[in-house]
Amino acid sequence: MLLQLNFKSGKPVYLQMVDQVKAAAASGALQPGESLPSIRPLAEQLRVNRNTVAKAYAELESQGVIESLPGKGCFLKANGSPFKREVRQQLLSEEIDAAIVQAHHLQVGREEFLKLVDQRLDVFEQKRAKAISPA
Amino acid sequence: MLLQLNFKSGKPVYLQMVDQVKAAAASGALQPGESLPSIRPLAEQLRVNRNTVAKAYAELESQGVIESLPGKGCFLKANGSPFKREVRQQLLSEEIDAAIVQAHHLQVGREEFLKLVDQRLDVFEQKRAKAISPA
Amino acid sequence: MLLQLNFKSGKPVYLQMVDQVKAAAASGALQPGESLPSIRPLAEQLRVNRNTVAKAYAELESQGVIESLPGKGCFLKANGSPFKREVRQQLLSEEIDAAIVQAHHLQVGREEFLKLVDQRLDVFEQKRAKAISPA
Amino acid sequence: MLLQLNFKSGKPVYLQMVDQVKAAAASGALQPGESLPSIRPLAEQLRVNRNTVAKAYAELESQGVIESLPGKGCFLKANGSPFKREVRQQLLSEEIDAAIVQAHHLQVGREEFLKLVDQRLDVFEQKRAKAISPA
DNA sequence: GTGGTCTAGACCACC
DNA sequence: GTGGTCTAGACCACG
Repeated sequence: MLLQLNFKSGKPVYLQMVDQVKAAAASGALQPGESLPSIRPLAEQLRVNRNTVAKAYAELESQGVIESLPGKGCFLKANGSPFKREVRQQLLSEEIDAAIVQAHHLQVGREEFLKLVDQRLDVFEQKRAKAISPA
Repeated sequence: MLLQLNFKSGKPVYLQMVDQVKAAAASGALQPGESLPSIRPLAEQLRVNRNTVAKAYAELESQGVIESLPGKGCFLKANGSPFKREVRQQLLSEEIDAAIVQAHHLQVGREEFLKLVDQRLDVFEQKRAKAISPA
Repeated sequence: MLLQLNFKSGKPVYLQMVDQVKAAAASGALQPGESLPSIRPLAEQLRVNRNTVAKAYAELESQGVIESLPGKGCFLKANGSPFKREVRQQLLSEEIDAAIVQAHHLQVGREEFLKLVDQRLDVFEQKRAKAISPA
Repeated sequence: MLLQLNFKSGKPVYLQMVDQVKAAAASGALQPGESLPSIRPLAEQLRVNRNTVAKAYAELESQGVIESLPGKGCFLKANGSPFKREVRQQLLSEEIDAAIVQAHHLQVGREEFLKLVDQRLDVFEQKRAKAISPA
């Protein structure tokens, strides 16, 4: 788990952490049941206040990504979204729309866009496969 | 100029606007000399305070991306270095990855994801068609 | 919206606030769209730190009970749970179990318990009816 | 002595234990002179640290609810004032109301709610039957 | 040691 | 004025 923060992006630090942990989970770099770095040392390492790390972890817990056991630590949950199908699709559509708008701004056409999506999906699948059997 | 704002991302609205205009400019979607929408109608269309739009434009001017001629409007300045294809794809991949990560946590599989991407692309194409020939 | 805090109960203050707001919404004392007290004045009135109120409101927003519009205020959302049926029943079972255990400790039998549940359901329905048409 | 702990409620575990023992004592579910489970097995059964159980018992002793005879165990002291029926129903109503509020926000209707209550009551009766004649 | 709550006070984005 | 983020530092519950 290597976290990299950008203090000038305007994006809140705690949300940067949330997104990176979620990405690590999605790519298999973090496996279900695995423990996350504990709050205090991580805060020191990132040169950020303890509360900021705690806020990131609280957000992750409320999203059902991790579980925090007081006195023990924080652990990645086996995933399983609790949401209705429609809600899941709506949440996902927001992210997809952001990508489509970016493609439009970057003058990337539909064909090229779909090809790129396919490529990135492959990349993630390969990462996950590798993470499971890291021979 | 298609601008898509996310009021919940934590990223300041005016920065979202700045980044999108810069991306459009760097990729040629906006041409040098082209005029940007004026503040008041744009603020209405985006349902945002005029101050926010003004702040975004001020930031863009201070970064040398646009030029504001008081009384005439804002215009895109000559474009130093348009992005190369690889750079564009890399920037776009970041957005696509965000969507893929979200899909993973929402337990949306590859099939359903691709179907949803197609749907959203259709929605945007319809929007654009409407915008070109509005009633 | 009258909030009453117990600083000695051991239950975190911000959770007491969350529960009371949810109760107010369920009883109709707070109607969808209605605005909640703003953070700073409420903090003063309750003699609690601003951050504590903010944390309560953040929790309510993450539970989908309220919506907070920066610069405008916080508002009660029209309710509609985003969860799957199974998840809803599981979450609800936890609350029901707590009541059943309490009944056991208080030597209240099944018959009397069910009668009491019915009574309380009636009370809430009457409150809601009254709140809608407060002739 | 049936103890049900909620590790996510925010309320300290040892206080949950104290409150449940007090409720059981005040209603007669626990009789004066009756012995409480000893610390080690209880801690195991509840999957809780022995220190936590010890802290709960210490608190109960300091409140005069139980008496600990070192080497012998803990015993319920003579019970000053058992709750009257109205008091019991009022205490119970608080728990029931919490469940009803939760049901409202989870969009669970009266029918489904009552069905779920019945289900959970059955579950607990089965548990108790098992506890009396264990294998 | 772990995570969680609360306070106090600063600064930012937005209306 | 509104809500949101971050810091600094104290205290608590739990293992």
